[in-house]
Amino acid sequence: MSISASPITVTLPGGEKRTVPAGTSLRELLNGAQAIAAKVNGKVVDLSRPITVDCQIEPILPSSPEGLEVLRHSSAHLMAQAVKRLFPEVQITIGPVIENGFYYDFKHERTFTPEDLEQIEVEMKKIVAENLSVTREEVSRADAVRLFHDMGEHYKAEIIASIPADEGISLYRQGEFVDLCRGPHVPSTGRISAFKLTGVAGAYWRGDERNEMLQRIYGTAFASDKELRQHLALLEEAKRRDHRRLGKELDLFSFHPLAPGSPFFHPKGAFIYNELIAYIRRLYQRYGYQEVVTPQIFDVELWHRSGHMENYKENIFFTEIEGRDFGVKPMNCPGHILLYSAKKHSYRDLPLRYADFARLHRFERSGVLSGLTRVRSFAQDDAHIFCTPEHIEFEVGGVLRMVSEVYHAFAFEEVRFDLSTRPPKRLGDDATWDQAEAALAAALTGNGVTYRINAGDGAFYGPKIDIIVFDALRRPWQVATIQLDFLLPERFDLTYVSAEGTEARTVMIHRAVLGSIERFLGVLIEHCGGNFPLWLAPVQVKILTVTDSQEAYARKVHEQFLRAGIRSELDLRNEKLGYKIREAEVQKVPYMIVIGDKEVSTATVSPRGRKGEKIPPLSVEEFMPRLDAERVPGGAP
RNA sequence: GCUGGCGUAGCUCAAUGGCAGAGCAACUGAUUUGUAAUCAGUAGGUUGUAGGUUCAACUCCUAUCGCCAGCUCCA
Repeated sequence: MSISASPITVTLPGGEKRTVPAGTSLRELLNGAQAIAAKVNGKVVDLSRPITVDCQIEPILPSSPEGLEVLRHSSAHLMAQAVKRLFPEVQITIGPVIENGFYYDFKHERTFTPEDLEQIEVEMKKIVAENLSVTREEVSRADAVRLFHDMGEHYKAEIIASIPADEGISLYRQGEFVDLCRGPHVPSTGRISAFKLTGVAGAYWRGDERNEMLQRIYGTAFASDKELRQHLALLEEAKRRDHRRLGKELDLFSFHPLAPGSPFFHPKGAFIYNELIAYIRRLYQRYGYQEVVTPQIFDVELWHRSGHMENYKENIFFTEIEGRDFGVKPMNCPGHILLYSAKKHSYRDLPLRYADFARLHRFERSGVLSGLTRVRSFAQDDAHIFCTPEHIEFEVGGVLRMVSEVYHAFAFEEVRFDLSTRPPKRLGDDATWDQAEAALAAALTGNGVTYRINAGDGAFYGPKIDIIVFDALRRPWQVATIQLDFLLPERFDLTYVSAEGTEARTVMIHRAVLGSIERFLGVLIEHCGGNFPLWLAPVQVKILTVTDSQEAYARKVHEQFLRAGIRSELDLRNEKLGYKIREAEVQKVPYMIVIGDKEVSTATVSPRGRKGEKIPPLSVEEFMPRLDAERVPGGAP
């Protein structure tokens, strides 16, 4: 179709069709709208883009997901322009949009300071006030390289060289600033207003640690100041809920420099830790698991046979004794395999579901350790299902049902399923992987689960289903996992005797529901902000007396709670009630039980919830049903 | 592991080359108190560790350990 002035038909957002001359710009067609870009036949483009063929168009508003992306991408350019104005010697590299914001990497001799960031923000505001129009131009590869080379932007020239030959090269200009970019962008810098630079960090050129280190500045941008403020408030809330901070404040766990990445659980933290395990144990009975206890340290021979020496060596702690090399287990699977091989199995025995809460150790590079979410020493609610190929779909379905029960009990509203496929570094042949991936996909579909494909992210021995939960602040966490494995059974020659009396290859399913207990606890702390549901709260009720004279009665009530299985604590100290309440409040105790002369004389208690709710005086017997309803997993909040 | 920042009392933080301090917590005493902090006093330190510079180091330098933000890795 030629680009003449022949009329073309444009379908507007309302469905209205208009006939306009070819070459009409989107800006004219979407006049008056607050659009910062537009979608033409589903593709996001600049407003200045002329229309040359019949199409359907719709405006992109700054607050839409696509609009935010454009806005943030343009903010990255805005920041780069400000940086170039303030530090002309800096070279620009790349500046993409990321979740919740953007960044731009610069080559700079020194690091940027917080004061630099403030200055850059001020300069950005100036450029916004200048309202420079942002224009796109397409250039030849040679011209682009020459342009950036002449400007001394060698990284940009290098990027052009890596763009596929069949792809056009476009530049975006705003005032004196020009950047290589695919776009699209806002029509002018004045359209960006709500932004904030949030941090600075080192980053490798092209993300490769062998390359030189660049300076990365992070920022975020929103359609309005209000949304920006809300986002910053969310970050503040996340800081308040940080499990490392709450872990210290609530006396749950700590770390010591002599055992980096290895948490010490204090009595209250250990209580919750053990309660999580106890909960899973109770479910195991119903879901048909058998718990086993297996060794911690194995001759490296085992890790050679399992393939861990080939694929996981850099994460294993090794030790040598009597001239023999041992590896501390980073996973339970090889141990469970030895256990399975201890006797001959019939198809009638299967499926066998071996559960193990053993401590695992994985060496993690010092720079990656973080609170409870990335540790070197941890336990999982791990289990391995040994079954026949026919069992796979049912077994995976069973795990999916358990996952859904557990996450419901912890009030995680949203759960996502990812099917992670073969990674580059793996054992086994492609045919086996094809089979395993297809089996997992069938199990998901067969159980009515919708999922996404996460290509290349499987374990080295098999594909897996990763289960991602979203916490109260809508942050994603990978917790549960289901991994299908045809390879370790092969390597260890795991068999069962089939109904036909022949030896058949066993199938293994690796699965964890909470995943690492440490990590899960960290996530849970942040999810509930330290306000544990009653069944997990280390102290469920705290009895607060108004004066000494209620001591005897308070002790009696305390006994009553203890006998009913309620975790009760007494605060008989000679302090004002307000002081005791504040302390219990700070410790996030679910119920404070106030006892004064009134309560003694009427044989009642006055409970107070940790959110401040007052419950009128009632007897312990009358209060108990409320506690009972709440102290079961998934019970009333 | 890499880049940068940080490391002072149990916790949160002061002290920029010249006497290591505050609030909270702890302990002692007074106060007998009604829904988020009563008052007074006492004690608490090899300033992460090891070296160095200096008349003098929390402060400057080197190394090292740990933590934090990222990167890379991992899941």
